[in-house]
Amino acid sequence: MPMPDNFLPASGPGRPKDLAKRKAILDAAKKLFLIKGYDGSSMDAIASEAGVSKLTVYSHFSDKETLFAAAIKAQCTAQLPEKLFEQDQSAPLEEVLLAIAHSFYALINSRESLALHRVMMSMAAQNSKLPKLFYEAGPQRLLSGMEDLLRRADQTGKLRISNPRNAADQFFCLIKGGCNFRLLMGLEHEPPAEEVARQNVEEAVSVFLRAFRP
Amino acid sequence: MPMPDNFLPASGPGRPKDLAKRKAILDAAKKLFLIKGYDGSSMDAIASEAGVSKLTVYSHFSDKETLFAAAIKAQCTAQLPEKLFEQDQSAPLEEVLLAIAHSFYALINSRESLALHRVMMSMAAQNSKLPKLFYEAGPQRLLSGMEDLLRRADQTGKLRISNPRNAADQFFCLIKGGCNFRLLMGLEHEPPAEEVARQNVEEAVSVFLRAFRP
DNA sequence: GTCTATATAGCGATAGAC
DNA sequence: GTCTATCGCTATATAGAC
Repeated sequence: MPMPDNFLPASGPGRPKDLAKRKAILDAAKKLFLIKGYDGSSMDAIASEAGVSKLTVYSHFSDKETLFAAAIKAQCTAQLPEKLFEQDQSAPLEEVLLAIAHSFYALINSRESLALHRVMMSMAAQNSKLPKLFYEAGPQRLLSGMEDLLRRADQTGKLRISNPRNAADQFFCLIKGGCNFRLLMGLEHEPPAEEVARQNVEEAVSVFLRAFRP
Repeated sequence: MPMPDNFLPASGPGRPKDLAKRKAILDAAKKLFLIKGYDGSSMDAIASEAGVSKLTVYSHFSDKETLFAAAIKAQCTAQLPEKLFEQDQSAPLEEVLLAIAHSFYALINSRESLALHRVMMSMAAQNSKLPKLFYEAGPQRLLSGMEDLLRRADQTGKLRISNPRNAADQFFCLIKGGCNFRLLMGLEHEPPAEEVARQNVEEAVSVFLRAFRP
């Protein structure tokens, strides 16, 4: 019982093409929205960048806002570091904090993260729904993870921390440093070199430990 | 020898009207650009908000970019705190740092500052000329002022600071905290209440002092 | 010098051919 | 399911009346 009708529809409409184009559209949208912003990216430009027609874009995403939300969501999940708080148990505390700090520093100072933060902030002035989702999916999770880690460190006597939530906040702020702010402002065009990154992270962790060690 | 021609030109063209309208246009531009962003603010809306016609706007500012630059510059100078590092000599160090921290905290978490930072960051993705000017006129000055203060504190033995520039950076980052980030992201719609502001600032200064006191 | 009215261009979103 | 061509709208910037 053969089914010749479903074998390789040579050029006609089918599902496989669909997914490939959808991915191309999403990639183009991510790229343009992050670089040029929401208003600066036209549907024509996105379609052109994706190599499809504008109506193909509209067949996959009902309107510009929907496409923007999908692109941002895809970018967020692509950036999300799932396993940042996993090497906790055995290693000494300073090494754990340094490892987390290095990962966090590299993450937030990457081109993609800087662009994402800029777009989210510019959007927050008018509609903070997406920025809220972004914050809860990203920064807030890191904050909670660090809070738990610091609470355990306090309970085991490795640190003396009365307010773990605020301490976690202060930890990440110290790692961010003025460097991240200058990058967001476009003062430098490339993420910091390996050497200066290492020094910034080590100094920040050192400050944190001096403030919270018993 | 009277000069009747120059006495109160009743309704005709003259300079006084000029300046009042120019100020109205600049105020309207500042307001709209900060709230709705560059692309979100039309020349029509600015003219309407200022109570003048669009061509009057163009007679004062050659194009939209020029008006934007002028509005941002006016807003920057309006926000600049000139006397943040003046009460240094006599008071004890902790009080000086607390006073500076409170001023800085109130400044960066104000509606105007948040809006200005958002606009500057969104602009930095494409053209970082204005953000650079803003950074050098604002944040960089504060950083240098704090650097000097910390260097003096180190020389007089009140603090032990090997790298005053980085320490100044860390001081401001601690004061900023995650609170400023959440406000920029639109997670909260009002600047922090007096009580939580006071607690955040005091905790941050405390962390800084524990890390850098001899 | 200021206003009403308009030229020109680019945007988001859609209709109809294949 | 995809494309070319187009509608309707709004933006920046300008021309002509007063």
